[in-house]
Amino acid sequence: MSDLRLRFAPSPTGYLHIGGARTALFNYLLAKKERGTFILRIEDTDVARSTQESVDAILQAMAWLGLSYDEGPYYQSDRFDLYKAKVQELLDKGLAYRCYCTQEELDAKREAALKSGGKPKYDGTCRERSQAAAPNAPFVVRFKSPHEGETTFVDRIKGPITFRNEELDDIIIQRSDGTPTYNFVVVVDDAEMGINLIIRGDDHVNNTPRQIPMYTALGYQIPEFAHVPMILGADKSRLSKRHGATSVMAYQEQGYLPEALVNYLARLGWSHGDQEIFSMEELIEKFSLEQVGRAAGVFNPDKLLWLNAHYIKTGDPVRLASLLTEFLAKLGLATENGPDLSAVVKTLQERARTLVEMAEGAAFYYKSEVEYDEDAVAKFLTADKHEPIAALLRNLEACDSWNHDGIMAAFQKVTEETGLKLGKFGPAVRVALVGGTTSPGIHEVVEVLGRERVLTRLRQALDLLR
RNA sequence: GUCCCUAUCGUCUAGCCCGGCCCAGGACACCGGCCUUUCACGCCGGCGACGGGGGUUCGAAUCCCCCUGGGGACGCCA
Repeated sequence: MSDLRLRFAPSPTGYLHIGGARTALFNYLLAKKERGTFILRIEDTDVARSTQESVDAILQAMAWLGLSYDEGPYYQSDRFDLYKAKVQELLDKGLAYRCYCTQEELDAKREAALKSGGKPKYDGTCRERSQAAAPNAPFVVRFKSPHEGETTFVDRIKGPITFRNEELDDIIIQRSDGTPTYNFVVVVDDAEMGINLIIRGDDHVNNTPRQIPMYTALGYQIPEFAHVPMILGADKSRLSKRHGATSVMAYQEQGYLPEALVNYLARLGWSHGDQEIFSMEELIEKFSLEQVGRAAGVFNPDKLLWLNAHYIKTGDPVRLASLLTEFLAKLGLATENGPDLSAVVKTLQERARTLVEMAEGAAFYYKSEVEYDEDAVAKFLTADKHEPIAALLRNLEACDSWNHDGIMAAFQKVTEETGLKLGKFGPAVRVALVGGTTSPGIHEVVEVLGRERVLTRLRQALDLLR
């Protein structure tokens, strides 16, 4: 166990999205690799927007991805007493002050600043004010940011980053309703929880120079920072719903495997030479901040799909079968009275890219009635196929070893008896058994579909041809 | 607008720190071929990039500067 302490700190105002998942993954991987501690903290100081549903959704998504944490989840809403005390401490030290400016005044100042071409920061009106305008006037508490000199930190991904302190304004650390704000509680909690490396999204780079003085003001040690680049949509704007699914669990519903998403997310912005395929174990072994890229990356659904196809192709059929059941159920199909599902999976692994596609491909095995595709029937299940199908039926009825060799022999016999090669009558058999023109190999279909169902469907096809 | 970050194929990236092995390698996608009873898988091949301009150097994708492009932040959200 090393003393490395990392955290993922989502805000429960929605589901876990792709970007958050990657941040969580990087934290998880480094914690595992360095045998440190991975902490989950729920940042729910915005009581109005935080919901239990979101918390549950985030927890569920992390569990699905396999991102387990060593401590937590801690809830900031449970820690308001601590924050209150810390605000008071700053007030007592003269490092924070009450601000009585109203929302309207602030809006006006912001607008004016923006109009005059400057940064819309707070002008410090109340910084030197000694007392309230009115005895019971509502106030917020602001932190006295340094206004001179510069603040520099060495980002573990981006290198040294320097801000001039005159860019900073006095940010609000406690709202007029008494609740604390993000930039303050994140410092208190990261320090109190002993976090020594903060891996978070790029969008927080600008918050870092505002947070560093607070660590100092509260007598905390400043942690290290590593800001991972954003994930963009195809149009290079920040990834959002209009780019398609951004929720981790939406991918589960679309038939993606968690290892595919994990692999994809890891490779988006991180690399290990030319290697593309990584198991979670391998990621833990090989991950390092040094190999994380510095530029934002575009989310590429095609590559995710390719990875998913890879993991379906190489996955354990029994496991895939158990995952597939749910997707078959969505199609209204039950597997109890049909062929063995893992045998079915084996016939589909190379031709399905998602579990949704696999379920669709497996449907014909489980439908009680063959659903004939009209065009396929018209084209392939023609009267001249009566003879070879009848021959196949006879040979399969007589087949006493229902396995690959036995079935091959039955087909071979049809060719001998009718002089027709497989290419001539195979498509007709496929339509008879499947209903359409695409399916796994015809011999496999016969074997896996099973004797009774095959014979029944062949007889039904013969009836159709009469 | 101001500040911060960033820049290799359409996309993800290797190479950049420690200049020559790079007329730039891999992957996805795309195109062509092979395999094949279907659909796929697989295999082989192709297309395709160092944003621009200045330096430094015998030599720059690699070092420096400027420009441009892209992203982010600027909230009593996180």
